[in-house]
Amino acid sequence: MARKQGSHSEITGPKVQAAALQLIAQHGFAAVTMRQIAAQVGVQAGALYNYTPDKQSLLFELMRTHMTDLLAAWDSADIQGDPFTRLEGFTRFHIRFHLPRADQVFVAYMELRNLSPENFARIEAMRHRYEDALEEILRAGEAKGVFEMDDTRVTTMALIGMLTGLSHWYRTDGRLPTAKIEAIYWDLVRKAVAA
Amino acid sequence: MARKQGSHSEITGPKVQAAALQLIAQHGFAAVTMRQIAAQVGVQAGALYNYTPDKQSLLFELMRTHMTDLLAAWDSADIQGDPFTRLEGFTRFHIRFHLPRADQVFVAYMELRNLSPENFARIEAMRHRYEDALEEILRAGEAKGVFEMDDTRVTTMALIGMLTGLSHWYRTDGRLPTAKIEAIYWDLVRKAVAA
DNA sequence: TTTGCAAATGAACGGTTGTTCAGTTAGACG
DNA sequence: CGTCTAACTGAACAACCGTTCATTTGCAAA
Repeated sequence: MARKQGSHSEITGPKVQAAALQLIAQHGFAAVTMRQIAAQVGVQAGALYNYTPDKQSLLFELMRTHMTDLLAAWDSADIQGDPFTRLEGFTRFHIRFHLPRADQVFVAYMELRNLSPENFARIEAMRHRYEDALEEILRAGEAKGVFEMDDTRVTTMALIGMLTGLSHWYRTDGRLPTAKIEAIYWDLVRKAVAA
Repeated sequence: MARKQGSHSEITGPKVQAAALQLIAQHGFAAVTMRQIAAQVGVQAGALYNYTPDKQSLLFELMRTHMTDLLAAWDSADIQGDPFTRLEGFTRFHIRFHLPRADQVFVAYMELRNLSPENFARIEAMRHRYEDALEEILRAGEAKGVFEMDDTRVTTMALIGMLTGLSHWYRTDGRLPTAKIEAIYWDLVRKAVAA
């Protein structure tokens, strides 16, 4: 048997990505086998190699896609205005983008050590660009006197850590809707850097 | 060859834990082999089974030890006083305890999914006790009117996330000493929940 | 209807995994 | 000095790993 009815490259390809993402988020990259991914797609293990040169590239593509999506979404969000408004924009954007992508966040932050050095560097560079977007807002606010903090870079990392940590415990079926979470976190961020 | 000079159970045992901790933090639980751990200890793979019934138990013991140490250290820190003072105490305690334990933090937060369900529940319960310590301080401060926040539980998780995220990027050989980091983070925490 | 080829099979590859265990060794004890 | 035993070796086990590839399949174009 081969090529079942209606089965095409444009269908199986995304299925492979989706299956890999879900399984890696659940069990970790090293713990997931190519045969598990294939089974979830409904295909034999060998067929996966029509869509990825190897397992490592599969992981890298997941992370690269996530970071590319993040940077593209941030760019097209086009947050403008005074630093205070932009900080609120960043905070709400971050939460809105990350909360519905729990699996991607998990993989992107937990599996960095399973990347080859050059792939690691490429992902890290993209993450850095995102961090710099926040840092720039904070510096602009400091310059205008609307924000006040001890160390801008450390504060950047602290705020990103707080926002990203949210993805690790928040459940979409939980007590609080996204909008409420947004409000709570924006309140914390706003006060933390207030002049 | 067997039982080299001065080699005893009380020496090899901790060596196994230390090697497992370091390797798992670096590569992840599933990616580390028993033979790698054994090599780092300076022993054959079979000898590890004098110190752990299996690989899974080795991971669990690392996490259990970390959480037990954390709770014991918190209890004996005996932070007292008004809520404001206790919040500062918690913040500084958390940073002081976690910063020198980067490997433990990494493993304890990243490898939860590699635990069996019952082992996961035991670790989660201990983590919950620690979170509750912070939540209690925040509630006490709210009752006295010195703290003000939208949702106490979410704020608890947000602050813990911010503090824990620190361990993921801070390097002891970096630009800032622990004391300075403590001051920066305490500043952020204090302002974030200020009335 | 025939042909061409993308897509998938399924078996096979060498290597590695966690774990077991009979046998070896070295230090402690009488 | 001989005996005992905790500690360790080294080889073996079946199972499973990522990856390859000759072969088969079924859709699309001619």
